[in-house]
Amino acid sequence: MLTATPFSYEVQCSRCPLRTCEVFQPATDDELASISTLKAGELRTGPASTVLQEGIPSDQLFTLLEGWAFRYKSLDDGRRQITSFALPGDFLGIQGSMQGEMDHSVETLTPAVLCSFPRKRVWELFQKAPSLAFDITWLSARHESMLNEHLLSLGRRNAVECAAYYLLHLYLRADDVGLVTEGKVRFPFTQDHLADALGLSLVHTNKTLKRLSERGLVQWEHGWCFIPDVAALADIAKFDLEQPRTRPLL
Amino acid sequence: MLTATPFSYEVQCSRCPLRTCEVFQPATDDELASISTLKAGELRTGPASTVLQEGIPSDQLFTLLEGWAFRYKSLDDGRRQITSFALPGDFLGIQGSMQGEMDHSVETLTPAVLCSFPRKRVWELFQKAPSLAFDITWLSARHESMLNEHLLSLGRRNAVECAAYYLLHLYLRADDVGLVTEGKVRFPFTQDHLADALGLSLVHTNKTLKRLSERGLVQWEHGWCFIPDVAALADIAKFDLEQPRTRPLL
DNA sequence: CGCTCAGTTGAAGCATTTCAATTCTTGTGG
DNA sequence: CCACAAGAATTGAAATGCTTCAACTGAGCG
Repeated sequence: MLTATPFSYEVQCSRCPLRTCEVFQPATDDELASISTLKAGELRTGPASTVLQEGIPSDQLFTLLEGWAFRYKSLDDGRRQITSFALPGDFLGIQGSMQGEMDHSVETLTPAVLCSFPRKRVWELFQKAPSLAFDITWLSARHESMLNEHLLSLGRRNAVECAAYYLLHLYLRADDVGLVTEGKVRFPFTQDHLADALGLSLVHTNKTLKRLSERGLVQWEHGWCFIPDVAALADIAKFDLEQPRTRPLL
Repeated sequence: MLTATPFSYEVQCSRCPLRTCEVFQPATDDELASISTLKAGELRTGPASTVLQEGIPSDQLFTLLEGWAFRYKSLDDGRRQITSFALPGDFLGIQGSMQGEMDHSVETLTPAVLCSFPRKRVWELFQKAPSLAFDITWLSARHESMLNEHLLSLGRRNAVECAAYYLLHLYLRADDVGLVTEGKVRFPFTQDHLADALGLSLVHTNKTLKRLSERGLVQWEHGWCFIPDVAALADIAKFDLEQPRTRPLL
């Protein structure tokens, strides 16, 4: 059941506040014009809203403008795996728009604002705006890299390494889009969500987080997360900090 | 170190023997002409050859024409995670061609034949052959779906479910490209490879496979794998057999 | 025949899960 | 401002699944 409710009005993509983040590559006027043409509207949702659902063909693609969301798959008996978190600037629903139906669901963690594109116009985009088509493929490739790294975590890192990796990953991504202030982020997920992302039980996730904070690698205060020494955490996590971070925004 | 050695000669993509497999969508004459133009040559390798390497920018993209390969990532201490196996028709190296350098390595399991495209012409393809650009993006999306499912396996399936899932996954993909004869496939990997794909130890992988064959779900004879009751295995694995299987071939 | 690599096995140890309470937070109504 | 409810976090203990260690067996090959 889709719990999101649509809300649309005129928007100018060229004035999209997200574009002021320096992680996003500047777009040409032509590209901005194409993006504006394709944009169908905006969607504003509350927290815990299902934006896209596994098994359902989606008519829409989204760019998340504001808020947090997560992608997940479930087994019949209720076991859930969160495959990735989505932050502002992330593209949602490409997989479903290519293959006909979604292979995973997407749910918001916070109130969110999404920019929507009709699925039917994706082909038009490939014909008329090759640079944007390229950007979409680029974003897919980046997402694939994140999934590969996540797979390495679940398969070969132990609980401490895995949690260290994932927290740092989210911290850096949050920083990219300006969500880190004075070294602190407000992570909007519960330990339950984190457990489902790490492939661990809730209890063990809790104990693992405790170990990280006892070692002084991660500090928590009133729901804010602070990482005093990024390099030290990266070391434990076997995290490669040298990855390029700039990317296109659609 | 790249251990593959190049071998090139004229080829006509329209006569590519792989195209006779019905899983591959027919290409138009225009598309075939574009593919032929982009094709730089063929690469023939032995088994255990490194085709692409993590951290290295790749000048080439490949379509695997013959043989098996696998994609993997490693940690410094030698732990390895196989993220996927590649079968004939699979595209290799898109991620690296988009992001500049490979985030994973690719190694062959058998002697292999690969068709190569220069990375520099990918942009040309997006401009001149939008339908092929779309196909590339489509294949990326399909690959993303496989990674999502794999993530669900590593995070939330137990060893038996995970192995059942993965064997069935490989069996069906092999069947798609004509590698299954009388219900049997020759899997070219060792239990070591399988362990690294499932995120399990070698010993536990062995015991898990034994359990599956004791239950009669999978039969092994002289390196050939036979699945007597696909539906029964799918049931254990929580595998959705209703997925569409046809796809483009570049 | 003997080497090597892959597969197999049992036993001990450890990591992670499960179960079952508690405690802490936050928001709400009195 | 306090009391209370509901969700989230925390904790200890017992049970389980998986890993590690250390042999041993079997198949293919020169």
